[in-house]
Amino acid sequence: MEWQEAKDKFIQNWGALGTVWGINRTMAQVHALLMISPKALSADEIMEELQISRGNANINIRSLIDWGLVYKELKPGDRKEYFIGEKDMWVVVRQIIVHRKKRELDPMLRVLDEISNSKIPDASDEAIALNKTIRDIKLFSSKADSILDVLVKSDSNWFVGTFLKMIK
Amino acid sequence: MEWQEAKDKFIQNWGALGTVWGINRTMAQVHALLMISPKALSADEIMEELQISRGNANINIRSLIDWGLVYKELKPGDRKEYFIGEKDMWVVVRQIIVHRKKRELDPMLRVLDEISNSKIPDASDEAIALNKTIRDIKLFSSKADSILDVLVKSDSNWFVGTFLKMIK
DNA sequence: TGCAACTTTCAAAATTATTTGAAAGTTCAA
DNA sequence: TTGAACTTTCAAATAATTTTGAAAGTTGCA
Repeated sequence: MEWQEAKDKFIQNWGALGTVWGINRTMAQVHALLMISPKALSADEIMEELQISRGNANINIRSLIDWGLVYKELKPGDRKEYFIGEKDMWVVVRQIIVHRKKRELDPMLRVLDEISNSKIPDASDEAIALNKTIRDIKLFSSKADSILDVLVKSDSNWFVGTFLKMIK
Repeated sequence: MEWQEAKDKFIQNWGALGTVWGINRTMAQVHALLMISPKALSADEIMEELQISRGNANINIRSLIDWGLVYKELKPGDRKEYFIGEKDMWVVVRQIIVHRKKRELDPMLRVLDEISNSKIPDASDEAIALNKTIRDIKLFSSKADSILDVLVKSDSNWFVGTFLKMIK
């Protein structure tokens, strides 16, 4: 396989993976490109490489910075901005977890709290089932939450090492 | 809050959560409805409750059965099929993990294997960086994979109990 | 200040994903 | 067998998301 072919394949597939993860294709592709690029790239280089418009590049680069997966790099004597991708897989995954938790899990928990604070009376089988489901989800989520917190705060070696030892 | 309002809110929000999880809104809503329904519902009841078409209901019920989140229930002397939702949160989450892993992680790993088996020579900085990234992702994934396997095979109490003790 | 080099914005266009509903397919009791 | 009761399929319609590109905004140097 040619280097260029391998690179394209990697970028394409990372893009597809992004799609099912609720991250849009271009954002995932920009991320893939920067992850495998040893040097910082300018917006123009990214546009050229991925064949996307300036607006599209801009918006997705910005999201990636927001997610903590890409950093700006300024070169002295150059007004262009350059972008460098986070290379440490553990940090990448951790950032994705933090960001998605905030965006997805937290709003659901807020709704559950709102419902359960309003104390729907156990007046029918249906109401009992709803109340129970809500209790179960909250219980489960709070546990998942603690686990994610530890995960996020721990460093890669500690986590994987301890975990793998534990399950042996 | 009225029972009906709480129910709608729950279903709506579970649907929104589904969207960001790469599960379509209707599928997540059907799942929510069945999760909080103490009795099995027919396709017609689901259509009526969620205001969706027969085709849409059918396709999403089938996906849910496929994902192991909903079961068929046949009532003697009735030709209609009824559907009952998995109620155990741990099983729900476990099934989602298994299914998504198969659908998302595995294809990516196949591509990485394909690329790394073709042995791109370390002929340039770029090629070196790509090779390293691929190695890192594979390493990370194989660890994540073991962890997910344990998670999936373990039962809820064991996992959460042991984990929480460990991190104290 | 003025201007060139760059970045950001956003409405319209394009693309992608979902939903509908009617027709085809299946099943089973009589 | 037949036909009523039900389920499945799928092409077209609709809805949601993403992308474009041109115009507006910003920045810093001469």
